[in-house]
Amino acid sequence: MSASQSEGTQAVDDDLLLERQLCFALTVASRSVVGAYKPVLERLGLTHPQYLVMLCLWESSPRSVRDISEALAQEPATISPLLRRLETAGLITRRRVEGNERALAVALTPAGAALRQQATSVPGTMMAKLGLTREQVEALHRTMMDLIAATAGPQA
Amino acid sequence: MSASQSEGTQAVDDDLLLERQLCFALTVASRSVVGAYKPVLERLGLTHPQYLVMLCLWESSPRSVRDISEALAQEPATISPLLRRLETAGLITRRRVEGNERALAVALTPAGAALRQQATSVPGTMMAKLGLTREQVEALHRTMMDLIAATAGPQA
DNA sequence: CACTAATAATTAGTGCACTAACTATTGAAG
DNA sequence: CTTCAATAGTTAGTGCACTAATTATTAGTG
Repeated sequence: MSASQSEGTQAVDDDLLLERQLCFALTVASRSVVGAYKPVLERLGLTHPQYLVMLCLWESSPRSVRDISEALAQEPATISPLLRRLETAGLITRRRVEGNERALAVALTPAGAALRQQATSVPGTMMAKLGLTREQVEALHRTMMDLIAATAGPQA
Repeated sequence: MSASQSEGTQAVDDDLLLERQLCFALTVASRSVVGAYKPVLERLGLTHPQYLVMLCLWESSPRSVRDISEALAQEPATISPLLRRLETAGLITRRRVEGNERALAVALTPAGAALRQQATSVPGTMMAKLGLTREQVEALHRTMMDLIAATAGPQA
C-alpha cells in the first residue's frame, strides 16, 4: 500500500486531506477568479465563457463553430447554445457558409465589434483588482499552460 | 511590446489576445485536470465535486451542510442536490440534528467510509498521470492558494 | 409571550460543460 | 452514380455552480 515512501500508510492518508489536493485548490482558484471577473463583465453584458468567445472573434471574425471550440478547448455542444445567446444579444450572426452548407460562419455584428472598445479596460482592471503585476500574471499563465500540457501529455 | 513601455494602444490591444488571458489558461487548466481525474474517479463511482465532498467527510463525519459548503468554498444550494445524489448512492445519510431541527447531520454510511480505502490510491495515481513530483504539486498548490487569497483580498 | 432577526437548508431558474445520439451535408470508393 | 464514411452542428440528458426566493426552525427583544 505504499507510495514510493518509507512510511506507507501515513503518507498516503495525508494525501487524502482536502487542503492538500491540487485539484481542490485549482477548482477553487478557477471559480474565484471567474467570480472576480463577474462584476466587471456584467458591465459588458457578458458571462465569462461568453467573454472568451468574444475575445476569439475579436481576433478573427468569420469563424466556424469547430474553429472556436478548438481555440477555447471546449466541445462544440458547449459552444452551440452559447452562440445562440450571443446572437440573441445582437453581438454575432450565424449564417451558413456558401459553398459548404454544413459549416456555420459566426461573425461579429457592428455592436459586437464595438464592444471590443469597452473590453480593452478589462485586463487592466482585473490585474489591479487581483493586485498582480504583469510579470506575476505572465508567470501564472506559464504555470497553467505547463499544467495543461501535463494533462494532454504522455498518454493522457 | 509590453505596456510598461512607451506604446500605449498596442499594449492594451495585445492584452485582449485570448492566449494571454490568465482567466482562459486557468479555466482550461481546471477543466483539463478535472477531466484527467474523471476516469480514475469513475472507478469509485464519483464525480469530481462528489469526491471533494467525500474527502471532506472522511476527515470528519457528521457535518452540517453549511460546514461542508464552507470547507469547499461553495454555496449550500450547490451542495444540497449533490448530497442528495450521494445519499441515493448509499454513501451518506442525512438526518436532522437532535436539539437543532433546522441543521442537517450529514454522515458517512459504512459503504461511504469503506470507499476511503479505494480512494487512497487516487492522489498517487494522479501525480503519476500528470507526471508531477510531490514537490511540483506542492508548489502548484501554493500558487493556487496565493491566487485564491488575491481574489478574496483587498476589497474583493 | 409575541414579533422580529437570524440561521439552515431547499427549491426555482439560468447558464456552463460533458457524453451520446441525431440530422444534414460533403467527400471518397467501388 | 450510389453507397458509405467522415465532417459540421444541434439536441437531449445529467450534473455542477450561482443568485434569488422560500420554508422552517431558533434566538433575541420589547
